[in-house]
Amino acid sequence: MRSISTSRKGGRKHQMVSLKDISVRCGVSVATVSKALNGHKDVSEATREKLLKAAKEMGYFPNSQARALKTNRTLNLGVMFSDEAGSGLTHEFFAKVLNSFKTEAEAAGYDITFINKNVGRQKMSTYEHCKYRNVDGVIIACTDFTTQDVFEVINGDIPVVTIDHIFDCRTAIMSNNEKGIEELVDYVTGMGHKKIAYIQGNKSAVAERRQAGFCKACMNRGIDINPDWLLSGDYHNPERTYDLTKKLLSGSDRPSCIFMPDDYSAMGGLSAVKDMGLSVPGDVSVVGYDGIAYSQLLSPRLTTYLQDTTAIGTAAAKQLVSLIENPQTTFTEVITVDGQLIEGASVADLNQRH
Amino acid sequence: MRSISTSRKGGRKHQMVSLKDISVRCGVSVATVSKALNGHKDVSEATREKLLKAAKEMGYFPNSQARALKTNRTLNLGVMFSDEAGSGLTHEFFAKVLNSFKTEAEAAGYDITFINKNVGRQKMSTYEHCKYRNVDGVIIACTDFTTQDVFEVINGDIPVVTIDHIFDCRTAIMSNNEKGIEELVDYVTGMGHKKIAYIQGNKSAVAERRQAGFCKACMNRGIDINPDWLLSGDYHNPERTYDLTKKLLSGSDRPSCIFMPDDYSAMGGLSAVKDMGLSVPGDVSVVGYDGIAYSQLLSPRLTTYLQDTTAIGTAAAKQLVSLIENPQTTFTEVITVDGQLIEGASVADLNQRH
DNA sequence: CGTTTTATTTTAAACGTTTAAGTAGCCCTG
DNA sequence: CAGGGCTACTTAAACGTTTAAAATAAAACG
Repeated sequence: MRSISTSRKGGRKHQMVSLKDISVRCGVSVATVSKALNGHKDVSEATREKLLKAAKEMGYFPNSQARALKTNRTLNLGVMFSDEAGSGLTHEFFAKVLNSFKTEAEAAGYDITFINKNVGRQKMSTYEHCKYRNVDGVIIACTDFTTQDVFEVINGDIPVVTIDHIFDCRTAIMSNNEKGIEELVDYVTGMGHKKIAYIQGNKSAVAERRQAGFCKACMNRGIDINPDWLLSGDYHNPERTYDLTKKLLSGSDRPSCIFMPDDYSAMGGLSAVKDMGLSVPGDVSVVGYDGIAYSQLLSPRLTTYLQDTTAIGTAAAKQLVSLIENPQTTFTEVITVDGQLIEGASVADLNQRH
Repeated sequence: MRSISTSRKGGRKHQMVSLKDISVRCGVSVATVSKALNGHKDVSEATREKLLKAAKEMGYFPNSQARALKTNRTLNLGVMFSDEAGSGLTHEFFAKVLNSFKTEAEAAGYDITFINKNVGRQKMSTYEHCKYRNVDGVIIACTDFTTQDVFEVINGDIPVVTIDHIFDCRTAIMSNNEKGIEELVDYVTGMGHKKIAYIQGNKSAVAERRQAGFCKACMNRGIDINPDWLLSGDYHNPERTYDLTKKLLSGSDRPSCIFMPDDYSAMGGLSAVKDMGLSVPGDVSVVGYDGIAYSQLLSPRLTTYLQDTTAIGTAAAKQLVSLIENPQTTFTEVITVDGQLIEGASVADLNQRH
């Protein structure tokens, strides 16, 4: 453990007013001030008012470090982003979830800190970092839940909520991926499509659930799944999706509709269609997933499934805070959040064709 | 100040191993352990090794709160997002800047905390919050720099770096907006355009600089600016831009090229062009600003100006850390970061027309 | 008016660090 | 051999809180 530079004590930092300052000015003990400010009952109304007034006048604010040291609570939540593609905050789904998580957490009085793996230039695991910073809880939102780092946190003793992945004994918030895909399949088959291709995202719990939903819905609708049209691609990767789309469309037998891994990737798919001299939805229909803002600014507007990121983030924060503040809260809750199909104009109605 | 619930001391939290534990096990004083682990010179190699080994075996990690309490340094940086449109993290430019800021800050050993306005359910200003959390520095990145909250921080005694806005006596990282617009104007006029319209973004320092660049470049190129074609719109607002674009195109005299406030808004503009039965770039050319990922997935690919978000975020972090660690660092530095024109296919070459 | 109860305040210890100052022990050196 | 200068430690105080326990004052009771 190398030294951190602590030579200049305080340095430019202004001296904050402390409980002691107030106690001196008002002629009471520090303990009384603390209790008055924290609303304990064993302090008279008169002194409480005097102290509150003084605190306000002197611009007092508690020192979070000292408080945390004593109480072992920091009012801080850690955010763990595995960020494998380096997209991190740029990923609209995560950014939106995080945004509403943040809003809800703030309303409950918590701050958000990103948990990284080196602090003060020394390496530590994510879990160690959480311990170091003493976060009261952690939210895990990432694409790859199979890393050592994730396991450590999951097996640790800090309250945890995961997004879109279920661990035994941990609370999870799940976007309803099966239902989303099923609704899309229902919609598309309702429009008369039978030749449906599906480009999956990266291998992950989410991808599995979506595929399961896809197969189930096709089954129910009596649609045969052509194994050649079930491709494994990447999330958030327009280039890859571009290639796969071209591949799908270059065969002699063409699907009439393609499910893209997500809206962002779909843009690659759309380019591929166009580059092959075909049109959407005239020659081939396309559906996305996510319901990101851009998808509705395209022409044709993309038919997609809007994930309720606000509800997901909010639920995550609520659950996490609840785990922290009422330790008896059950650990294993799984909360499913439904989304909503957005009917764009990227799926042709084959029923009207003849 | 209402009470925070501190009833259960520690609660589920695991007890961390402390310097005391190590000192007991190794039969030395706490001070020696501290100094050994912090690399002070007045401890023998033998004991240092013994202590380091013990620390590792026992899974010791320093307690950041205790350390901060003593040293007045938290290794924590505050992020201030004014977030007026509520877009927050969803804003690609900010998300990208923040992402690289985060990466660089982490490399320097700092964590990132979002500064909000209520902690433990009590309201406080952003500045008060910074004091409460004792952040070592703050980065301000927002659209509106004229709020009370911003002023308070700027006038405070915490190291600050601002993004895209200059205050006296504070370090600022500026995306080179004049140059960006000038290059775009040069490019567009080079393609033979003389009838150029400009939809501005929200009133702000950035908008002013861009407009200045626009006017200057037009002047230099001998282009007359038609006041009717200088509209004030909003950043990040496709709907507004849609309306303004329609307005521009419905006059008898049409511009041959339109500068959009930003790429995201541009998508609204593109829709407007299309909805009027016109084509890009056949009937009217369009340029954006920002160089977001989506802009290059459109067809035609958008001609735009890529802001170097990585360099901006990195520079911000570097400067902030430098301000913190070397107090003698000059306060008033302004760092300008150039971007790069991206030639898409949304601007017609009028020179070839005849 | 002594005694118990209740309301209010203070004392003191603790949380886990850092660090100035003090204390040995030891080796030099004039 | 007194004194100075190292080296390798230890002591003790401090950072700003919280809180159990003790102390005091005030009130109530029989």
